[in-house]
Amino acid sequence: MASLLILERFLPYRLSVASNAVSARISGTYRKRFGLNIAEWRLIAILAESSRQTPALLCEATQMDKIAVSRAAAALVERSLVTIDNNPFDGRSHFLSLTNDGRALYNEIAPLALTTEADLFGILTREERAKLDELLRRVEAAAK
Amino acid sequence: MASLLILERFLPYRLSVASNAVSARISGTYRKRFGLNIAEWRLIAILAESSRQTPALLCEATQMDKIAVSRAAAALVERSLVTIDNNPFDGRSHFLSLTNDGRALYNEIAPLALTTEADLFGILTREERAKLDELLRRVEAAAK
DNA sequence: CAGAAATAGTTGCACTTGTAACTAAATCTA
DNA sequence: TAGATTTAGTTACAAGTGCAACTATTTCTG
Repeated sequence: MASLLILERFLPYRLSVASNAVSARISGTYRKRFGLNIAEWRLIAILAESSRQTPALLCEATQMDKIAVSRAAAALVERSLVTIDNNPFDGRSHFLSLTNDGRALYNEIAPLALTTEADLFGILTREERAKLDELLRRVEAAAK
Repeated sequence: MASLLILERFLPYRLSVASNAVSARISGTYRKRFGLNIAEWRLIAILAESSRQTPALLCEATQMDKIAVSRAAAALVERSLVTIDNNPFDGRSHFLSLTNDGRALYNEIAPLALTTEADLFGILTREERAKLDELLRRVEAAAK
């Protein structure tokens, strides 16, 4: 019987393979040069955009679950890249912010991240990048 | 300092989030209904297309490393879904093939996989799906 | 306002995954 | 052709990840 399904043309497979290839490149750089994994990097990126976030808001912003956020935050606090302040509105929660060291690290990484993005996606035109972004958002929404 | 890098618009992030959302849906189905993880599923899919492959060829065809292939193959052999024959051309290697049970399982899963793909990607037009496939292949090539 | 239910975040434990070292066989080289 | 090098695949151990259970606090309900 001939297969109806060709792995090579199966979109979930193509998506996974492309994502893994990109992640491998990026996480390699972050880990080697800065000792960060992707979860830690995402937290730093969000806190650089808007500091003083609760873990729950970071879950939302990074699309990671609360365990991943909790562990990444603990590692960053341990390295004094992030500090904890208590949340006067809710004693179960707290606020996380970048320290000066954390911001300095971000200022080092961010340009490198943009360069890497340009390396990987610069082969697409501006319109193609916009289209890819749009298609990925729609697929993501359909998967939830 | 205002951020130059907005995580929300960072393509490696968008790609990873979309891929994770799709993989979560798919792997949930395979595991619950058939007890397969994604690596095992990929091996079955390739062996259904063209049986009698060596592990090295399966690495190439599935884009997985040799450890992942070795472990997935061991699990499938254990469940009698795959058999091993020796390779007369190279004593270090061997051939893997689907058993009748393996093919029967494939025949059950394949239609379901196509249905799931249609659920997730059916929100895109045919042209958009083709464009997504093309863009993903180009990005993947750039990342290697 | 007391007790029940829900929520925020963390931790323990089992399972998965990745890196490095290993075995066995083939190939290269002098 | 003996010895060194490379290659195919597996295994052992460490690190990462996810689920379930847990603590502490808040919110709901009668």
